[in-house]
Amino acid sequence: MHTIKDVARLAGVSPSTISKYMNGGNVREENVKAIRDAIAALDYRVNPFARSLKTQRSQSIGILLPDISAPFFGTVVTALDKTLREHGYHTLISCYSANHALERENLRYLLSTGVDGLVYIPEDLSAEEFYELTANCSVPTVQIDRVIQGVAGDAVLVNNADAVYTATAELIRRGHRRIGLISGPKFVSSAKERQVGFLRALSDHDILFDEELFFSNDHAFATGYQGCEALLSLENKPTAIVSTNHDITIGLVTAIRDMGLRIPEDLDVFGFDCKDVCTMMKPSIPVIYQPEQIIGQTAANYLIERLRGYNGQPRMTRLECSIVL
Amino acid sequence: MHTIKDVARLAGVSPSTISKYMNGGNVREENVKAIRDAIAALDYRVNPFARSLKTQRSQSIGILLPDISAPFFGTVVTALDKTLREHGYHTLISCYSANHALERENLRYLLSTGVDGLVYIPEDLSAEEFYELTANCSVPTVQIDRVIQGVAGDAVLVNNADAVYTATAELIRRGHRRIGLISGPKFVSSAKERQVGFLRALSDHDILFDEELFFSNDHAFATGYQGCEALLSLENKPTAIVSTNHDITIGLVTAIRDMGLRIPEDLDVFGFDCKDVCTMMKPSIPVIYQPEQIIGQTAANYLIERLRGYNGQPRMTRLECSIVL
DNA sequence: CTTTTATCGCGAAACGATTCGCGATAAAAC
DNA sequence: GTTTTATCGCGAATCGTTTCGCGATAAAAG
Repeated sequence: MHTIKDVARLAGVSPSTISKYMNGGNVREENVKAIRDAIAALDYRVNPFARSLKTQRSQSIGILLPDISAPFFGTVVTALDKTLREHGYHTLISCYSANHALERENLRYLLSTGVDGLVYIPEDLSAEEFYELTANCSVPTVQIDRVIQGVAGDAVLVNNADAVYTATAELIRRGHRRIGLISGPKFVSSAKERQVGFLRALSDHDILFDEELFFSNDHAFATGYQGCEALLSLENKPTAIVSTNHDITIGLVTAIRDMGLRIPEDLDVFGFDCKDVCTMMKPSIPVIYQPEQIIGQTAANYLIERLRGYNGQPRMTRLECSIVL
Repeated sequence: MHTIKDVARLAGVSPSTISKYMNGGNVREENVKAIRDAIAALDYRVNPFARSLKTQRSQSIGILLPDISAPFFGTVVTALDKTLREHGYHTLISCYSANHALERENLRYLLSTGVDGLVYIPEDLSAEEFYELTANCSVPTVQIDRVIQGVAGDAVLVNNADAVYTATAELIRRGHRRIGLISGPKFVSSAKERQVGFLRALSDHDILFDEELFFSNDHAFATGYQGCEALLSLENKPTAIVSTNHDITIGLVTAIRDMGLRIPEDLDVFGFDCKDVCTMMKPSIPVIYQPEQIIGQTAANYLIERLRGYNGQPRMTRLECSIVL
């Protein structure tokens, strides 16, 4: 491997001139040619470590999220990656597998690698912990999908409450009065908002909320499956169920099929996040669909503006979900 | 931000002692205490750039793949990330969106960031190009899911041919004689192998292969959808279709449903990669399922051994897929 | 032809860790 | 009490860039 000095020697100029050339500075035409030749001859590439040591920048963005294998996150990350890359940043992804200890550890680790910015999908971290961990790093952060209560920073969210409100209202319009909800963890802000939309729809239509019809656990397949079993073993069963994420929806539908029930005749369902699968069904299952790409793009743009020096108030976007009937 | 010198001054020892302490060397008990206190007092963290400059290691592994939003890749990457992290490495993910120019560019970029190793799911790169790009980096590489013809290196693959053979044979057992195949790009090694298994099953059962029944395009939903339309618009339609990846399967099933046909009465189907969705269907769709987690773990372990200095012949694992009926 | 102005190259000093060999100290052996 | 042995700390050099101010050269202005 060759260094900038080797190139300088071969090109007959000083190392600083090479550096200037590499970073887009003004260099005399004849030198440009000599430098270009020397670089090609030696197959020189800048040493990223040395550069970062001097500049204290890594041109990389950390993405901390629960689980990259969830299609929703996968698509968001793809969009993030694409947009960031277009601006010369690359992404460093860290999954904490919805494990709360790992969430802290990976955050610490990500920050310790010297990322220039952070995109964060939090699950179980308090504002104090967040500030403690990010103290003396001053890494601009954008929260996505959910937020930590009390953290002031840019955020890109969706209008969860309205989306679930619309879904629930649609089920009510179809004549349902006993509607179940299967939801993610209560301490996750997006899950909470989805619950709020559900409750508001019920009360707006003068339906009394029955605590029994609310099933909450983690964001997994099993939650959908077991939630379905639990709700249908009630004395006073629901006639429809609203799901609030991808895996829960798949689990829910699987349970229904395993019980030999038909959708929507025996039990009506509203899906979430799995548009392709829901529209594949016959008859198709109505579904709430988040603008995954736009979420990623918006977050990336927020971050890029901060990295360019924008220093205004925290901004928050709430994007609308679409409902596919 | 504080440096190692600040800590040294405060603890009353030399910077080299601090370095020793940080890296697990032997340090006298009384100094350990002083150093620990000093680090805590200053909230000192090592500067990753300076460390990497000196050691020429980044403790990070690049993952280059077509698309992180595909559930198969998502799960593989999750397993990779987990295993690598347990060994002190973190992952740097780069998607090239099945775009061939981007594949080269991102490979170049990933290498330029100084990753210590590479996990690569290639699509359209020749061995010459690969060697040219990786020359003078000497980055250990593990290929996953597919390989570039002519690249000698560790690889973790599945037994694609046998899996599709078994699936096709099962359809033949069910009485089908005209069976279609919808496949990814012909130049991708895994797609090729799947095709080989398909053809072998046909010939082993004395069924003449009809070129018309073979539809190949990219690995997308639309390929499954359009492939289905194309095959079913043939004069001599197939009575069953084998799919060869997740999105193609979803597209295929969607097309079938949109045409108002029933599975398996009107058209039998064999799915790929989407176990949850296929088993959710009623009646369930048989499906080929790859050991995603094990793929990730195996690849990570290969890489870790190389990074520890193992320098033997390239190794290749072929894992068996399971068939869920 | 001289003066002003702009352009660029140069050298040296960072950036913040790790490494290496030497020397000092303390414990163990005799 | 002296020698041997092991343990650890120290200082200086090094990794390969970028940056900054000064000086040199060339072009433009008078």
